[in-house]
Amino acid sequence: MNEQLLETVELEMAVFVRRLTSISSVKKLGKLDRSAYLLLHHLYTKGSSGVKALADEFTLDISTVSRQASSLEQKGYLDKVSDPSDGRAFFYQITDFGVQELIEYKQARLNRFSELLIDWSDEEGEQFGHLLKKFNLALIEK
Amino acid sequence: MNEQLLETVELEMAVFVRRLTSISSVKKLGKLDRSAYLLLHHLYTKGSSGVKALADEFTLDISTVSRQASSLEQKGYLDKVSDPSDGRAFFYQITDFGVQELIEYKQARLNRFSELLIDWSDEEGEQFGHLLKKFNLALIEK
DNA sequence: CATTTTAATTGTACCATACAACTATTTAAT
DNA sequence: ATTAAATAGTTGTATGGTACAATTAAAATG
Repeated sequence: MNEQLLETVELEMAVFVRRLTSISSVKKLGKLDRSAYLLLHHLYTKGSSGVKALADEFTLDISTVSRQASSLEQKGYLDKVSDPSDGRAFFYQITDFGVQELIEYKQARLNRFSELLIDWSDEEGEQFGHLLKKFNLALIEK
Repeated sequence: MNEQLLETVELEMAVFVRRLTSISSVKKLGKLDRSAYLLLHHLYTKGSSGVKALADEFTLDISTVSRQASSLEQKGYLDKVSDPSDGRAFFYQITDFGVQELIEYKQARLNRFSELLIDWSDEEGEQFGHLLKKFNLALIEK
């Protein structure tokens, strides 16, 4: 990729993160925040797991995930169950209430995105999804 | 854009922000951080300005920019000069040292991105830059 | 057993941001 | 010209998101 393109991507990405960071603290879409959303989403689609596994999956520090999960448990979105085969370990399991909030929040996000992307073609959407995915993967691997 | 594509973009974007947030706090590319980079970049390419104008430009709260600028002044990257035509106002101006650090940091970012995007075609790079730009614009407007 | 590794939590610290209260000025209104 | 309103900026406080280091308790290793 040539230098000019690289510079554009590099700069726009910094702007992008700033805007999304800013948005998430001001225009809350519902009761959840981004980290909660991703955590619940994972537990919902991939099943229960402990903070170690979640931290590995997300490439976050265990302490970060531990706090996030514990906060979600506090709010009734998660149940914390002991791992019968390991006295140190726990599973976090999404509750019915958690599922309900997850779905509601996801819908709010989709609504917001469909406003933002209202004039985007299917082709652009497809490209953007693909490129984001590819970039996210590169971030893990490299 | 159809629902399926929307969902992909929506989810990948959440992941994307998480990863980039995480990276910036762990693998520092140099002496600057993202907010400093964008601030210096703006002052360098668009010339001196006050915190109000910067905050408007960036769609951030004035207090946020005020603190960022003051921290950069502290480090010698910016000079704070009084606006002769308005006793309340100031201009922040990038110093030679600031320019030097900006350029160095930008180069480190470019190096990092070129690693990440090493196997990307020009076409993909062009698309990604374009789509990020378009999305960033939508975030301001909508 | 004794040691080391592992899962999780908690204390502390940093970046990024916003809102609210405040000061000092400038501008507008009467 | 005086008063009232708007504006530029700072500072206090709060929240989200993250990491690193120290600690606890249990498990695995030897």
